[in-house]
Amino acid sequence: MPQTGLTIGDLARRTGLAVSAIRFYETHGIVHPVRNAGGHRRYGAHDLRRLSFAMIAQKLGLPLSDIAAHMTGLPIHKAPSKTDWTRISTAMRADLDARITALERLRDNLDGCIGCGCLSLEACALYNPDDTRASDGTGPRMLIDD
Amino acid sequence: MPQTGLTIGDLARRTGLAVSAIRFYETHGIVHPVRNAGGHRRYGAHDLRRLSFAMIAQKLGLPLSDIAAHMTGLPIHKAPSKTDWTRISTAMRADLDARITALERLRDNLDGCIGCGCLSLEACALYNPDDTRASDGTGPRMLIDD
DNA sequence: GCTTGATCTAAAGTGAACTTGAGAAATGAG
DNA sequence: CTCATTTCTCAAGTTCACTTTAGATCAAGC
Repeated sequence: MPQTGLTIGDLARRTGLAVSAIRFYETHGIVHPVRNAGGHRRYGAHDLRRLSFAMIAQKLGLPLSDIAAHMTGLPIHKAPSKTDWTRISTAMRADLDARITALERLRDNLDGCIGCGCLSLEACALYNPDDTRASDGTGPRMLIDD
Repeated sequence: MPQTGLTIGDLARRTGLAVSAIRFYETHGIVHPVRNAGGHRRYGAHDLRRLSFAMIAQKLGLPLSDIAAHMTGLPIHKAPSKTDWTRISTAMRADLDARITALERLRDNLDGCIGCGCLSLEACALYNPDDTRASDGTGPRMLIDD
């Protein structure tokens, strides 16, 4: 067997990540390559899956530390079980739903703004809080809190 | 008239931002306070609105530079016109729609994953690309590209 | 075997978005 | 007027997520 597993370059090409980024992710426990005789990293398909997962979770706004935390339950050197994925994707699904809801709420409020022009400061749910509701200490975050 | 306008502390309380953050935003052209006799910043309601706008846009993932760019069309020391808000909120609306669509696509693919367990690598649209479609260089980003 | 290209390590650099710190001056309730 | 609080400036520090650099070693096609 001339070569076992994927090189870091292979992984970079397949994921679209920079080689340096993959090494960086390793320091955060996202991937766990083994080393060949010459000291080069060798990856398996599970690492590809872990990187894909990390990239997606990042797009959702999760910091690397959180992503790594989600991953700590996963087996390191073999493919995760169906139960593993179910647990993680269920959590992710909840996160996605929350984000979608928040964005829709924002959009709907914004739609009202387009109509009202946000000048009267009377009917605009998106910009009103900071003027007419200032006393209760809620700024725009009453709309955008997670 | 003992005091005209809001102090930076008032603004901080109303927006929930740190005083230092508001000063920082000033260097990026998000707010444009005037100075009183003692050199202290004084803000108007329009600054509150601009900060609210900035906070919301940031939650949407826009960098400060983009937000500031959106703002350059707005009048600095008076309330923006209806046309101003319409232009900006229309652009924002498009951005929101795009983000909502991307997240929904992600969620729907993830739903498939919950069922399939992502182990067969055959039917999973979310994790499959990196394995069976590796040759075309598309990693997970085919799903998550903006 | 040689040479080109990939990979190695460790440390330093980058950019975004703020925060912290220090010392001084302004504000405002009593 | 006094004094605690707030604000001022501005340089430096912080965190996150990486990238860049340098010099050395490894892998692989001819």
